[in-house]
Amino acid sequence: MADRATLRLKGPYDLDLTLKAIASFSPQPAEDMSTFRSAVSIDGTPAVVEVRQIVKDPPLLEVSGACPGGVERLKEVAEWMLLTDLDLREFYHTLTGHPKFAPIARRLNGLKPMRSASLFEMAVIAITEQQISLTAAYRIRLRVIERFGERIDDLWAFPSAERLARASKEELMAFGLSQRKSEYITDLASKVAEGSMDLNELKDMSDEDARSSIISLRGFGQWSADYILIRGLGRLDCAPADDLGVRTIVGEYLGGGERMTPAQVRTALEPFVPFRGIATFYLLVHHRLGGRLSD
DNA sequence: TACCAGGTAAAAA
DNA sequence: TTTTTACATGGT
Repeated sequence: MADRATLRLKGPYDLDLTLKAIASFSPQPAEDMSTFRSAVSIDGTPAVVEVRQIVKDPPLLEVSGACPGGVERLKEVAEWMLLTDLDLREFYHTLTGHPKFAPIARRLNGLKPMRSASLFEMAVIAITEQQISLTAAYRIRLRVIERFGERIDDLWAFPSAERLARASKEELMAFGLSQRKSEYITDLASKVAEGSMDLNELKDMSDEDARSSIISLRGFGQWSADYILIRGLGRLDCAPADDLGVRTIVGEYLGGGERMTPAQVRTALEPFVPFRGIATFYLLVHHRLGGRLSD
């Protein structure tokens, strides 16, 4: 017996395309691409939020799920995760007439990035994905989640900072994390759990301040900071220029085809301020969905 | 088998 | 100060 609420959006939005795009980054894509489902924590209690798009244009979404705080709380979570406040038209306007980007934006019309429900989860994801392949990181995370997370329906809620703060380094290493990464995670979890680090404060900071705040934590460098800014906070101008995938994709579409150096990436993305992050996201998705403009 | 994959801190030079 | 090095798993 699920409560329901509706969400009206400004500007184009295509939930199916967005889900397909996000799934293309996962080694184990979900089977149902027309409903967004996620286990989220509401005041420490796991709940399932579901979102469907009822009307394509103008976009109308329906949020459903059972939650002690009422469906309004789930609606807030959905608004955050799906960036419902973002109006893509300004971004598209800056791409008008661009030889490479205009066709890609047309093909991906209505595509938005997604934000993680919690910044703690995103920070842990960033640590796991340092240096090793996304697939390897995904497998490691799955083991951590199934050990320390909470099951709700067929989904897993990501472990709380309190729970991970209590995990021993040895326990985490048994899942395939390096000694260093295990320390990074328990250090962060402890700080978040005891309240000496409030990741939610990042939401009110400028890109630069948020970046410095993240980098002050042990285990988080430039790459992780930018990664959290775009994927956790949805900051549309942020892209990690030293990221292997970014260097490859920007080189392919905005350069001579070869992987670029981080400095070359910064130069190549300069024209897309203040949309460097979402522009890079569009390139990655275009590539992952097949890289052809015909469909 | 070896090497690379959406890095970082710490040691060595 | 700048340059190496160790690190963990999974796919090819």
